[in-house]
Amino acid sequence: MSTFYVTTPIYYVNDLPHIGHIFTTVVADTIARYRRLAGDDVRFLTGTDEHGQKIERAAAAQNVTPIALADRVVERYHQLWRTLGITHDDFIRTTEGRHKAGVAAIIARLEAAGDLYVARHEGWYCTACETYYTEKELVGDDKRCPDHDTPTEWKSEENLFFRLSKYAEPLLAHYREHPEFIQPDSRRNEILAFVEGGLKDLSVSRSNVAWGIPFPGHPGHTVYVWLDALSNYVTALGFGQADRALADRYWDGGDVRLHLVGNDILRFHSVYWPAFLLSAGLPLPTTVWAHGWWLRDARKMSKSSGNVVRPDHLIERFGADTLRYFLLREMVFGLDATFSDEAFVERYNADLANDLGNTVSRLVTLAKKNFDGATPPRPESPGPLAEVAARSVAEYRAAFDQLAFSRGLEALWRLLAETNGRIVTTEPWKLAQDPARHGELVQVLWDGLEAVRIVAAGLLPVMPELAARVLAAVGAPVPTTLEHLAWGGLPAGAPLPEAGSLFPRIDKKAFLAELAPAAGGSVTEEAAKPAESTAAPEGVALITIDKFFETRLRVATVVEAEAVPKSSKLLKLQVDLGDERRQIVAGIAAQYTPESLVGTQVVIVANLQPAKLMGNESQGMVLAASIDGKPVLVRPEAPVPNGTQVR
RNA sequence: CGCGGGGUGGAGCAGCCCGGUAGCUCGUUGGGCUCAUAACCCAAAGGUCGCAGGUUCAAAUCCUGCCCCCGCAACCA
Repeated sequence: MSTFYVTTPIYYVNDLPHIGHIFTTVVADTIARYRRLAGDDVRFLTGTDEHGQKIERAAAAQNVTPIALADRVVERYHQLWRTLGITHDDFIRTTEGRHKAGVAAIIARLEAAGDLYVARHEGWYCTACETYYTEKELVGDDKRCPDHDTPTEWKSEENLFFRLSKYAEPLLAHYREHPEFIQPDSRRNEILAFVEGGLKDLSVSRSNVAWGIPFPGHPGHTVYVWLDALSNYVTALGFGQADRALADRYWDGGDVRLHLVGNDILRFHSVYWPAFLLSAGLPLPTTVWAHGWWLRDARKMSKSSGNVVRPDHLIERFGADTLRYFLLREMVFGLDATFSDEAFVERYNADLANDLGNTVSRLVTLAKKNFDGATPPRPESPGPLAEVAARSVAEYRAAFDQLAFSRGLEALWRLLAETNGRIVTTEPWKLAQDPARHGELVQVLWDGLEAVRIVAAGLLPVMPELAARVLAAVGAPVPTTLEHLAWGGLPAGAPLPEAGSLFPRIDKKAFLAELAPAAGGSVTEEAAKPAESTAAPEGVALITIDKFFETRLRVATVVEAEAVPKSSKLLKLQVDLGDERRQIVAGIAAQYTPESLVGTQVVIVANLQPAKLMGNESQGMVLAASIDGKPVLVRPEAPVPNGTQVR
């Protein structure tokens, strides 16, 4: 028996779970269930990442301790995984003692390998990202963080460094020897190019982050969050602890060690993590599998862009299994996919209601009517569907072995289509009226039910609950191994229960209308951001008229306009203020061409501190209304002399 | 030369790694069936597979160049 270790990333507890977390976890669960049916000795791990300054601050802002905050979010994850039927064997939290002990043990190994050293680390530091930036990465004269747009601080600290540079060559060698190490290939190439460019040593301690694992032997330092977090994959197995039976079984001596990750954290998993493992003298994962993004309106779904799908209502209304099916069917291996309520309904109606549900329904009705409420007797020989089924199952297995779920599901659906075709061509409702053709009737119905049984068995890893209900509906037991995908498993004369409608059709219009009031359906525009709502958007403070007049607004005519090279948003304008000329750089290139602006009047802020944008000095700012980030220029309603004040 | 993804019938997408009749879902049209969840089955219309070269007996698929779209990053003062 092979061992099969599959992990999700551990999720950072500053965010509530959304579709991205759900997807990765559902995929992992489907793999785990599938491998168990295939007879593997499976271990499935998920968990949470709980250290770091972000958590510390979020907790402070809410006036709770970091661990209390983490506890709260962790509870949400537990609930959600329960709802979704996730069958993880373990859930690790980086704040647990076993994890901390494991991390210490790993650090001891790195130390013993001579891969840690102390050095001074200086630079512009953003506390929000816990990262140093180079001068040229920073924004504006006050050196703000490119991510957060908040000021960075000059920091100089003694840090521990890991000799990552030493591992560039060994890593490259490993990538080349094991093409399957990073999947899919497009991602592999990306990492290959990155490492070929050389690796710099990595700072692995922080002296200003209290909420973390104390760095052994270096008081005042805590372990860098990624070294902390990545280690979970082995600490959860008992590495560095008294009982390391699991680690021996699934890691050191394991056959498959699969990490599922999103593209955004692939580098950590395919470069840093294996480097740590090499240094520690531990085996590397066999595969790091990076899946694509769920997009909404062609934008990556993330908290910061504020369009997060939290499909709670879909789960409530249609159950977890339906969502699981949708996620696995809709996304193609390694590529991005789009999430929409409309696609969800269409997929559900077409695949589950029309194809699967309806097929079950028609077969069961026919069988009940003609065989005393039970499955037909077993025909003497397999009918034509048997061969189709064998082909479908082979494709399904090949696809699932490669984690190509959408392809595997398609293969099952081909069998369903074929089954429906058989029903129409053989017309069992007519056969039933002719006692002489009873044998044919037996064949058609038994074959049809058997085909459905096989489809349902194949669906077990994807929709455990609903697949089991389909199996019950056709009078079949729930299979315990993939062997049961072979033709012939349907019991003869088994009573058929009153199943009802397993997959009632959704009225699309009504459904979408029902969602509409919920502002954007499954998209939560501003997802619950516990700590970060700093400024109260309600009630903008009133200012005095004097205060307003501190802003000098004046009308100017654009005399020259040109695009800023290499910039997609910026236009460089020369404007005439009557008494002077100014250069203004404006972020309106997406909406306005330079030609359309020359000779027209705009309103500018005349007493704004100059700034340089992409190397161009801007001496003012053009006023524009902003809708969805798209500017619409504010202009005088009739021509006025240049320099006229606006008030 | 910042990084990456994509351009395939009306819409959304597979296929591309491992060249050889271009497939799926939805939609449209016509027909069939009435066992079934207004479902199911058959047929038809609809594609220069972004463009141009190249390799090959053969290219959606491999190579080269170009165009366009989209994320991320850099800029929206």
